[in-house]
Amino acid sequence: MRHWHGASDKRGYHHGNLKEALVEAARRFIAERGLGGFTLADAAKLVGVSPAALYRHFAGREALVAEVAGRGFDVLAERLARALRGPGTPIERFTRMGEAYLAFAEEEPGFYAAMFAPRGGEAEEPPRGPWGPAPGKDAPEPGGAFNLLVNALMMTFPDGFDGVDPRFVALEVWALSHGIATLSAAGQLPKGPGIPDKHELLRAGVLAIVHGALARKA
Amino acid sequence: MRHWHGASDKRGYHHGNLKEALVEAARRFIAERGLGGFTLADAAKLVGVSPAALYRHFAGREALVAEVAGRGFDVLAERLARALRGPGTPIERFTRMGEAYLAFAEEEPGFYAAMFAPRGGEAEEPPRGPWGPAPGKDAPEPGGAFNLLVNALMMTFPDGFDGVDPRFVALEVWALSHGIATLSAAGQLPKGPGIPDKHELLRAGVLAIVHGALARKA
DNA sequence: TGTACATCAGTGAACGCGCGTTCACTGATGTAC
DNA sequence: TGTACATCAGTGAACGCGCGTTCACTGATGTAC
Repeated sequence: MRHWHGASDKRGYHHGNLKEALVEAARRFIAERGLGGFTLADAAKLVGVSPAALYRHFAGREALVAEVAGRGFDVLAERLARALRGPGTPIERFTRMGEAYLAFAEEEPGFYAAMFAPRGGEAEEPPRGPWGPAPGKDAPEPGGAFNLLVNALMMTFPDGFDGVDPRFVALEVWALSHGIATLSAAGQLPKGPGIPDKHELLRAGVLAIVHGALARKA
Repeated sequence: MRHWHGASDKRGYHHGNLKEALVEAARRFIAERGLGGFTLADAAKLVGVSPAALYRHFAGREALVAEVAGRGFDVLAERLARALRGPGTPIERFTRMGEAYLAFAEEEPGFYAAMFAPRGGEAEEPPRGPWGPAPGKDAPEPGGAFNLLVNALMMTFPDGFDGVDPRFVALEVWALSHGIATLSAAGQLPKGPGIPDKHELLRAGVLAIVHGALARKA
């Protein structure tokens, strides 16, 4: 009989859900203090466990952060999929997807920081990304967030983009979304009355990109 | 008589150029190891100075990083200005400005990381940014990189953007540039034959944004 | 149903390390007289 | 021109701390018989 209880049930010698609890704690600390300010000791203390217990589930700090990033990509893909599945015209749903992206970056800074942390310097193995496990390869994962975006674009504009590869358009849209989200997170997006907020910025930008791609025939 | 010698002249008890040398060392280490991997001890050792000497010129680690970021904004503004000043039609010069931005982000990852580091979490005083010293206020600095971009847009498209505020267009362009640069730095831009590189991505995106803003009348 | 046992998740103490920062000091520099 | 002095940039040793990781261990769990 499988022993199972929720994440908040910490009674007893065995935690039972430690891996999940540690990922969750790491996400919260990264959100609060940034990726550099996150420590294993804090995560272990929050969960109510000895620091050494972590090593039953992760090879080390880097592995835990990588796990957080992986979960982040899963959650992002799910949220984008949900936004896309809802009611409305294709363009309404597509717009809502953009909102969902910005909302994810804002509400889940822990995930977002782990997912898009700059690579340390020397070339390590390529990180997991929105494109699936092997970035740059021919066919990205079907469930990946990037493919969701490509599919949404094709659904929203069934006539295509006048010969422009939808993946190219999707990449533009993604880069703009990421740029807006990170500038906002860095506190470097001007705010104030009369100044458009990030959602307006994204909506107008995406429209322009799509429009621009459509107008290529000129 | 003013005592002065170059940065590489470390002979003698007094360094003479220590502040500049420390900023330079910090920039290099941040570029190599990331913002989190940069330590004061390393910077001091590289410069050939006791770790305590640093405190004659900076309040601490944070102040040094802030200085690096500030220098970065200056250098960026200067490079953009140079790209804009060169020969060619306005649109050629504007395009070259985009290239210069991506080149800066790629060649100066130390500056770039310091400049756009995500805010730790709790709201501190607003960081210096491309908009000048007081982001969100009415009139950004004349020399700021953002204003350079706005001016370049107005120069390139003297007829305006059909009522759209040039600053709005500039913000879109900046966000896209930043998104492409950071995705590229994170190793999350797909690469390979047949896949457009970041310069092509930026050029097409900027064209689309400008075109989209122009086509607003529709 | 009861007991012995293998498994392995978690303990807790300890480690070596390197960090940012401090402190009283030293000695080179430029200036006042 | 020479000397005494104030200034202050840099020394070097030390600090307390908290980090990631290790190790031999312990005890709860589920299973074999």
